[in-house]
Amino acid sequence: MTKTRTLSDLARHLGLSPATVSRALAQHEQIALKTRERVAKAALELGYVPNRTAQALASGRTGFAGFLLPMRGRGLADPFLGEFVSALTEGFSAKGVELLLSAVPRDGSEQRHLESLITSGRVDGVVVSRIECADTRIALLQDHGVPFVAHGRLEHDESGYSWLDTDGESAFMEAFDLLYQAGHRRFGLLSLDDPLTFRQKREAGLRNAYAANGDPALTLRHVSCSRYDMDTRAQAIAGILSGADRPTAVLAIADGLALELMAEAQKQGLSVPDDLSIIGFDNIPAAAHVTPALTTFDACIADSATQLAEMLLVRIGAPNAPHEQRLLRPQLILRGTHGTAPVIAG
Amino acid sequence: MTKTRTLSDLARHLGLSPATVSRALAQHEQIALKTRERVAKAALELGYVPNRTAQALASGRTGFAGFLLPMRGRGLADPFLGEFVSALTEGFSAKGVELLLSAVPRDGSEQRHLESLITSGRVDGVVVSRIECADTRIALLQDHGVPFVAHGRLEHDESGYSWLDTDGESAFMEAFDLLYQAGHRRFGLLSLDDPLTFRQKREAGLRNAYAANGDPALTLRHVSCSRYDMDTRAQAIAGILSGADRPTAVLAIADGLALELMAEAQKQGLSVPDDLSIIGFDNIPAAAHVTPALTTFDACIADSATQLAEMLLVRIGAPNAPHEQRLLRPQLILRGTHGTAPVIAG
DNA sequence: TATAGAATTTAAAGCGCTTGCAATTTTATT
DNA sequence: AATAAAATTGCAAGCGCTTTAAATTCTATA
Repeated sequence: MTKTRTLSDLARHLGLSPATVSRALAQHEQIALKTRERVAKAALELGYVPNRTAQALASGRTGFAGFLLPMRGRGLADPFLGEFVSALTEGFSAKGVELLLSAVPRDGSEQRHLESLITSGRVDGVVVSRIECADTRIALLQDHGVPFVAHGRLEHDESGYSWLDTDGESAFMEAFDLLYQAGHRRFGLLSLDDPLTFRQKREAGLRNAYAANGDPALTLRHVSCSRYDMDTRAQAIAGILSGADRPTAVLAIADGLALELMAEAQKQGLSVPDDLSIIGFDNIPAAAHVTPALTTFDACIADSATQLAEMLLVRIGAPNAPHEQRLLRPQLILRGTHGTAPVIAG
Repeated sequence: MTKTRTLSDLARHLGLSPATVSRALAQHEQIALKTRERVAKAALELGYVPNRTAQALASGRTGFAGFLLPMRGRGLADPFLGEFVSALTEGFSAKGVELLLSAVPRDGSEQRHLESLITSGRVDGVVVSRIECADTRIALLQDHGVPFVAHGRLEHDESGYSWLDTDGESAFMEAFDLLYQAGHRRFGLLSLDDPLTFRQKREAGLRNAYAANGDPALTLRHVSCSRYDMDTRAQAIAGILSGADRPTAVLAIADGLALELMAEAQKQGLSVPDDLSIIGFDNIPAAAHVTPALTTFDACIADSATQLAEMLLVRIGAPNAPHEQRLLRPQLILRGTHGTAPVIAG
């Protein structure tokens, strides 16, 4: 049980005032270099480590960045959470900032929870993720004047705050074009009734590409389901696959759906990609292990997290710096679930 | 930009002393119930939220639990990190404790990093994971008298600290028995030259079961490789599969290896499980998606994390309480990679 | 050898809260 | 109505550090 030493202990030991020692350890130019060295040496010898809580209280800087973790039922964990949190933590560590994970219950207290996190002075800044089309958290954070960055963006307001997002719109346009070039005309969109903005953006991408193309032979069957309700998912998938005029190419808004669609299609005796092309989004780990492996977009989570950390550090350091918006172009991973359109009557 | 209110503001507003308000908010019995209610109401109205940094400094309790995240190269992320961290965070949240993630560089400064984390007073306790056979961190934490729990245990010392581990020893005994019952006599053990104790425990499990069995026809081919070096892994796998007397059943110390082994075996024209049975450990997500799906042990990470959080909270609340050790029995998930022994000449 | 100016150090006031102990107010008792 | 005992509340001293403004010590110049 080692005794903890305080700054005063160290100061007394050195015959200096606490003020000088504090400054010396912080490498203030005004302290003679010789003194700084002397202090550093003594600190090392005595095993002095500054109390971060006291530093935080005195300086107003906690050295923590907050991240809100929505509590989910067991097993519904985000497959990228580890990678994301890991990259965030590493990104912050360069500047000595650490990541504070706060569990937020899904009981409607999300807003209050966030507010208490920022007003309680636990963190210097926050990264908010899973931004919804009309997310009220953005305004809350703006009102409080807390440095923050958003992973994702509002549907209509893209300025006045810093955000980073993956460009799902371009991605889905790209996917459409790829499939169109491969001869597909009957398209399906398997989506979620999810308030998150990414859904809206991806859908818009396909819609826009579709509209811009103008081929009169084009057909688009759009179905949605709930992320958490297996029944609605099964129903949506059935909807996509029903009828002789079913789509020959389906864009799924998320890999999970794509995988379920593929499983059901195969169960019905359809060949993927010969009868049905599928392109997903996110590149979840399982996508590479199914047969055939899923063609999908890589969401580059780690890269996003690293950049988000960097962006937040900038905001913390310069709260009045202009806001920054970054759109990351997800990479299309060509694997085995896309192909040329089947030759069909009609 | 809402102005933050302090305890004194609230006290002044109420015509009370800060001391009383502080106690009232903490629900001290000595404060009249009527006063407590009055204070609570005013706090709500004024939007007062206590400054946690100040609380921490004054009370000596930060409300944070630390977790050290080893920095890994890109793509080497622990597939269970998200689940683990998520469950930890939730487990702590019941008592208002939050999780602090600290990135530790893999440059030999691990020990120093941990020491600074605990001496800097940032956390009330720590959970250390990936315990090695002779892990020096345990002694360090004991010396400092910091509340902590270990995920995993030392090879030889299992008392004097609180730990939770999965019972890899029993698991591998169980796997051996299952395969022996299925007629297998030529066993393989595909292991890692990893200092983590779990490796040692799992190996011991197989060794013990093997020794206890005593069947003279039994054979055991044991090869090891490095977790991070693809070449040694390929070499180890080649070693397992070489010769006419190659094992008919292999226990892999981790699913990643099991999957690589299976891929190589299939490439060589062997059928899994007809020619070769494979049992892994961990039940990583990919294990369910390969063909055939991998028979493996579920490491029940979320459950471990929940229990670890609970254990640490106990230690923080009662640092002198007796230490607690928990051994979780991993569940064998029977899937498609195990079967009866092939009929072989010899 | 003074002395202005630069270089270095320090005193002291917090940061916003908790808590031991003392002071005050209430209530109960005679 | 006086007083002891119980119930409430408040004073003041920290927790360990940072930081402003002021004091002190040096250095160079005249």
